[in-house]
Amino acid sequence: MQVTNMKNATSKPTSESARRSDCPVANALDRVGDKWSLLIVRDMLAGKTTYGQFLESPEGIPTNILSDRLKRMERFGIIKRAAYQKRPVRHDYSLTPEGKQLGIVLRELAAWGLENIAGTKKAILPGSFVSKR
Amino acid sequence: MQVTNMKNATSKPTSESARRSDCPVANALDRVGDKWSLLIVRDMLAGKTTYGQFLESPEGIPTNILSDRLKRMERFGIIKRAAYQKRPVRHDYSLTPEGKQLGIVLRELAAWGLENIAGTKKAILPGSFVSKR
DNA sequence: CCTAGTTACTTGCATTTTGCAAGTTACTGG
DNA sequence: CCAGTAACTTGCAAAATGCAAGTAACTAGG
Repeated sequence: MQVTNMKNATSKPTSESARRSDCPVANALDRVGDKWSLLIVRDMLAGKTTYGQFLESPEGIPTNILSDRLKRMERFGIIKRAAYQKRPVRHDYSLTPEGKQLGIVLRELAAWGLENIAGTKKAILPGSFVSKR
Repeated sequence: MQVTNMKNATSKPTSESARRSDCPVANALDRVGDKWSLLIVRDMLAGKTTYGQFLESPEGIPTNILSDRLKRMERFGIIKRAAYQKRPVRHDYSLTPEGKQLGIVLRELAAWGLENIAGTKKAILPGSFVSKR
């Protein structure tokens, strides 16, 4: 009768459920306004689906943060977690329709960075990801 | 011989100058990937220019964070600070061309929030700000 | 001159988040 | 049984956030 001791580790970033205002920008930032969430979405848009693959990205996300963000984004309906095999049960993550819509934001953010921050290169991703402008 | 004791208060968010990768998204997030920076940019796009006006926004940004973000974004060349009167010298803030380009990102982020987060309303801003989709 | 008011910040903490390193769990393969 | 792997969790120390109160530089009024 395994009780899977699920204490919370880093599970409460941006104080859940306390809406700062009804502004769509503020609310969007309360969901993905941090240094890591959108990088995970970027990786998923680039085709990555597993915990291990996210860890391989050059930015080096800490494991506890990755674990926390995956749970948070799942709660927010941005991503979906599902077992892709049992007998070692393994899960993978995928973007929900809502999550996929963040692609537009990502594309613009990437275009902005590419244009305004010296030394940035699109590489890494499949290529088609960043718009030219 | 006033030495204006300018100790640093909260002046070092996202560890300055340590590039996480050369990805434009990661670099953009190191500049504006937090809960407040883009809200200030939103306010500036909506016409606000002074410290006091930023404080009036419904999200209630803490004064030390506002002060810090204004300095940070100025260092990054996203905004510009200038005296608009002397004898009580007063400054105001405005977006640089780079900062204005964030408008596109903001517009998409707002559109995403409006479409995917229940209870968000465009209001607050001049209106023309959020795209319809 | 003295007092109140205003704008724009700075400072001091207490509380949260981060980030790093080291476990832990559940299996598989040999 | 032992090594190996994927996916996490846990323990902290360090850094960022948020709140309340204090300060600097003036102006306006009495």
